[in-house]
Amino acid sequence: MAERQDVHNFDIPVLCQSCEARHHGVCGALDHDQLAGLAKTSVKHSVEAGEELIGDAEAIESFSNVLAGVVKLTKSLSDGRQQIVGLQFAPDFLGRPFKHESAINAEAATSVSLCSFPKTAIERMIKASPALEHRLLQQALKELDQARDWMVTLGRKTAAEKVASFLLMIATGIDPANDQDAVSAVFDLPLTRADIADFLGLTIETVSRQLTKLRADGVIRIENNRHVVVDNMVRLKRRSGA
Amino acid sequence: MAERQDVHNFDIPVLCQSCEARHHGVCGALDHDQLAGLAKTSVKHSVEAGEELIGDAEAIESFSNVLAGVVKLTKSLSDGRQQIVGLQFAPDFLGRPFKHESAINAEAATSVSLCSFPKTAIERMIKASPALEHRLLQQALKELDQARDWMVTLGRKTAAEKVASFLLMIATGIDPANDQDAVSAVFDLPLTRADIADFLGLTIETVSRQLTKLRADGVIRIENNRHVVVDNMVRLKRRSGA
DNA sequence: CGTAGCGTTGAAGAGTATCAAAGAATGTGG
DNA sequence: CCACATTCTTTGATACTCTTCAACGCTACG
Repeated sequence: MAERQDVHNFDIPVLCQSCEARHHGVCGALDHDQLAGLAKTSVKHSVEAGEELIGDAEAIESFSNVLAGVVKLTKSLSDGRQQIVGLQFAPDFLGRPFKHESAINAEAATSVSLCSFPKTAIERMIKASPALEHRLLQQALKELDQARDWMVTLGRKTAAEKVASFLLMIATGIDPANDQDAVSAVFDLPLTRADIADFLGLTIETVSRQLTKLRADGVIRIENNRHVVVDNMVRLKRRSGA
Repeated sequence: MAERQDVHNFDIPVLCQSCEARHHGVCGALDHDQLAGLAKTSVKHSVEAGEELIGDAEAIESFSNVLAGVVKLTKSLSDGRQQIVGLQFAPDFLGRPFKHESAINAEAATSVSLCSFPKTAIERMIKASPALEHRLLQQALKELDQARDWMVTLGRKTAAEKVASFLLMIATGIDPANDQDAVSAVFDLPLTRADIADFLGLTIETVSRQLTKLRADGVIRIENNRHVVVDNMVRLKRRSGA
């Protein structure tokens, strides 16, 4: 078993051998030579929750694959009001190609593990590999679909529906095991109440009250503020406004 | 002059010769042969305001370039609440590649002129032309940036700021002549009050009241419900939250 | 003229934000 | 291991924004 793996992997960079991004992320678009080339300039590293990865109006110098943890993408108004405009889970690609300056902030929501490569390396590789550009297009379209779904939530749902929708999103997004049609789900919230509020366009207090209500109604159970148990996903879905 | 044009255009399909999409739209990525191939299967047509172009959960059979007018992309909840999740102006590309079913509705907001081609033609061309895929990626990223900007508006701005932001968006988006830093602007709203409300996540009445307030405060003038004059863009910007 | 669609205005009410305080959870140094 | 400080969360009272419901005005059109 181990031997056969070795045979197949003899020309795959050590860095990449156990990397999820190689299968489901953008790196899956690269052949062995390209992967080797990219691996030479790439670095794996970890950051703590709360650390900023990319600042608004900052020059973009690198791109990353999210290997573990959750990254939140935020935008702010001049007076400090903040909105989370995207959440990235492994193995999402983090970065905005073809722009010099970032229009958003990226911050580690949990402790995060990343594989980063310089902008130049990626852009060179994009030119060389249509397959890579295809992956990037797929990722961009996926994020666009998600953003548009979320616009409906932000614009048209009540606070109660927003919180239920958020729990559903996390339940299905954080662990592919909790798939679309699972009857129950158990997960840890990757965000604080403040982050959830920024994601939903609500205040901390309203989020808290809605969670309390869901708990009081027996739709969810919460332990240690973060750990959530949903026994009956259908009941939660009914509260999400669909 | 006319002769030289002819020389340059002798191999450009008649259909495409005066088309804006050939310069600024996705067709700009195609060489003469590819353009000729695509033009054979493409059709120009016009639709009236209110007509549906693509239905939610409908099979995607064609893609289009918007040549004139405004197309609104909407999503709805099961109880009828609706949210506009995107507006497309010429020469935007309309359609979601790599999906069998549409997740959104597309409807003509004004009378619209389109150039449509069958799904198969585009997908064949994407495979053949990395440059086309590159354009599609650029367009997807542009729409993603817009969607995220709008999420901040939906989630964190007040009704007054939302309406001001909308007017700014239309002023700069509808006519490139009203560019970013113009001092004044004149334009026709491409949307009804109901559409504006669906775009901003508000009710018709609130939109109307906020417009009235902007008018009362001398920030805008409105004629015939649709025609808007902004003498001082800075004043409008100050009310948009930014 | 009468009707239909779109927009405006007013009054009342619901939903969410704001302000304030207290209760958990987490970490720190004694 | 415990007292303490800090941060995060919950809960309550009040204020305000926006929605809802209702009526009316304007314009186009048969």
